[in-house]
Amino acid sequence: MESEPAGEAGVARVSVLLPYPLLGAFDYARPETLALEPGDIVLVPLNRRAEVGVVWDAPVGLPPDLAAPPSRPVADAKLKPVAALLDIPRMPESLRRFVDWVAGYTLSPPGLVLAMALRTNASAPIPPTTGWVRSGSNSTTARLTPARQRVQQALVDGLPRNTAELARMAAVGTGVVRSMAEAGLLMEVVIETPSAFRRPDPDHQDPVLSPDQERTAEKLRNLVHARRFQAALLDGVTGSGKTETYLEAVAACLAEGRQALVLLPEIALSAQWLQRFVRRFGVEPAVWHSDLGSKRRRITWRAVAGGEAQVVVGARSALFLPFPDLGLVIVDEEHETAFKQEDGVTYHARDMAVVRARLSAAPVVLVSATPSLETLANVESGRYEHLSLAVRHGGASLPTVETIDLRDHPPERGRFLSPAMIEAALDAMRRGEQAMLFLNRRGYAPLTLCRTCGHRIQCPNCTAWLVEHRARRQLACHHCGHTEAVPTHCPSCNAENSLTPIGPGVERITEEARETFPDARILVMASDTLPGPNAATEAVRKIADREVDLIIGTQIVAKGWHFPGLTLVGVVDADLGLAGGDLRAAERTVQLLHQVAGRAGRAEAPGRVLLQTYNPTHPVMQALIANDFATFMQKEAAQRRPGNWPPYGRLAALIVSADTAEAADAAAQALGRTAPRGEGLQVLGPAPAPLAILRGRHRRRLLLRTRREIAVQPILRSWLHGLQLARSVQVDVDIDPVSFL
DNA sequence: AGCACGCCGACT
DNA sequence: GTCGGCGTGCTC
Repeated sequence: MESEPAGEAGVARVSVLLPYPLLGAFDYARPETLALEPGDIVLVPLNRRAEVGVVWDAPVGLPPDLAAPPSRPVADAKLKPVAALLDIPRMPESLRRFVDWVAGYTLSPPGLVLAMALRTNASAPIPPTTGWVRSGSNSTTARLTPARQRVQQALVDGLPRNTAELARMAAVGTGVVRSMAEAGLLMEVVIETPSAFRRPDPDHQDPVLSPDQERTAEKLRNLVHARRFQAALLDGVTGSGKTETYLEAVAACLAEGRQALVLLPEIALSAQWLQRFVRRFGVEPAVWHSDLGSKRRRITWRAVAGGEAQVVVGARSALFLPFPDLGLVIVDEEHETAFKQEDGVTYHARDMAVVRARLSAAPVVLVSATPSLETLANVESGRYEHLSLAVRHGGASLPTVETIDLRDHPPERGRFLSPAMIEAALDAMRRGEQAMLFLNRRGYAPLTLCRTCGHRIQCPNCTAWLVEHRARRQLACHHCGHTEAVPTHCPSCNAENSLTPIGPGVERITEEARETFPDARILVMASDTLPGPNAATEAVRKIADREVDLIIGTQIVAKGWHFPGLTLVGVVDADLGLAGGDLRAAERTVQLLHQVAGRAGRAEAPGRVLLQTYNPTHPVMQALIANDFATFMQKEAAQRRPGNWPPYGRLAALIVSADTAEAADAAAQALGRTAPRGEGLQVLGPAPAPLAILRGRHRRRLLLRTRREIAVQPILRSWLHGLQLARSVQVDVDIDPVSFL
């Protein structure tokens, strides 16, 4: 509703969306001196403060399902004028429509979604980068100490340097630099913003592609050249060169002069991906993730808005960058659950990437060796194109996968590695190759039990056991962050020396490995032992340079790394992900274990994968042994189809949380009583959530399941509308839930 | 999200 | 008699 005159007074109104969880856009008076258009970023008064907002237009083309009910207009007399138009590129229409879409789909206030698109604090000025040069004036009376002379010497080439760098070069403290500046010996100059977003060169390196890859690359290029929306699945076994292939689509996009976005599930661990990009295009792409420094964020955001950043690689939040001309979206490892945002606005970045591409008239390519059932269903129905890479690149063969039946080959008492596993690891290391032990559980032991009274140590805030972290001498809750010292006496019966760790975590496997393989050089990779991307990069370098014989790790080791010397992967507990009544437990376990298995034998040496299990005949183990995911996924589909489970139906979760169990129960039962009824629609619950208490809040869950052609949003909207809830009660809506905790 | 308004406990 | 606790409600 831009600059639309309204009322007898003829006040020109503009609708402005503010990045706060207010309900909708607010109307402001447009001063005659300001010409405003949708997307303009403005300063408006709100509650006697000035706030940044975006001139909004009515949601165009939003399906009625997703549109919020209209709010009544505010009287002319209440309107305040727009204070200023900011000198920032206008927010493109495709992003505005995307914000509307995400808000409608997730049932979030549009302002909350807008906040994700403005999280850069885009309006703040970017402080200039400055550096020191020698002062032009020689007529200073300041003393020239040896330290000061070294500083001058470091600047003899006339290039400006920042304080830290200069101090390091001259081997002086930063205080010397500061005092020299005060004495007039140094002059501060503005350094031009480094050309961080140089144009990637599609011809930097001619890609070396196999015929299979080249055929697929050509199809991808055609998708890009068509300049319209199309979703495609690129599926190929690990090591088939999917990345090299889709980088050709990126090259085509560069040739079209449009921008490309590549989403990775964990951008912090993307060092090897960046290297490949640089090899292909000669420069680094713009990188976007949530813990970018604030200055870097602003520079990147503006470079995207201005079109200088042509390729962005990022985490899910990169979907909300203001691309003026997005021509390609890639979602790598599309099956990863890390793409699901669980707090604040809950959205699935893979699905929203498809929406983003459609609103930008661009193709989207979902990439995986083990595609999600959601994506496979879209291929089957013809909505998505299917491209596949069938062979491993460079002649490497697939690893062989075998199970170790723990009932027949049990580990020694108090141990977790079967003799067969130990022998295989020793074999690999004797040949000078590397071995990996995978266990997706941090810490020493997941449960501490009292042998005297059977007491299990629980988190005081959550329905969860505390996990022992022996190195830190702590028990920790992996859900709320609570920690306490490991007690010496049982908190229940006060028995001494009676507490026993039950079950393994990576720390405990490491302890066992140090005793079992005393000569092996061991490296542990877990999210808490590798703080930050640099540590991960360094760990990967050590592995690549053969400074390590045995790698022990959690999920983090599964992430697309390329370890040429690794030939044995041992999965300590292949059954781990299968417990619990999670809809996708089996699918996720196959995906994770296949990805871990893919780390083995990528160079000349063939790889071997061993799965320790009590369930060797389980379909998950059979699929991994036979390397046959198509059959496995068909069986999964057959199980989900009859009950309208996703992807053959729609699911939304309501999580009721309250300070007390009584309040939670009351609210959940009230929701149950007013639950919608109808053909093709079912409400399950309320039931206590698996994590019945989380961070001290009592939780209940309800599930709404509908046939695929029935949208859940309008049903939820009318269900929740006007529901009277106690103050302490909160109801969170999770559309397409991934986690069932 | 801020930030005020508002009605009940320990201080100068 | 005030300062201040954060519960509730509004912001065009």
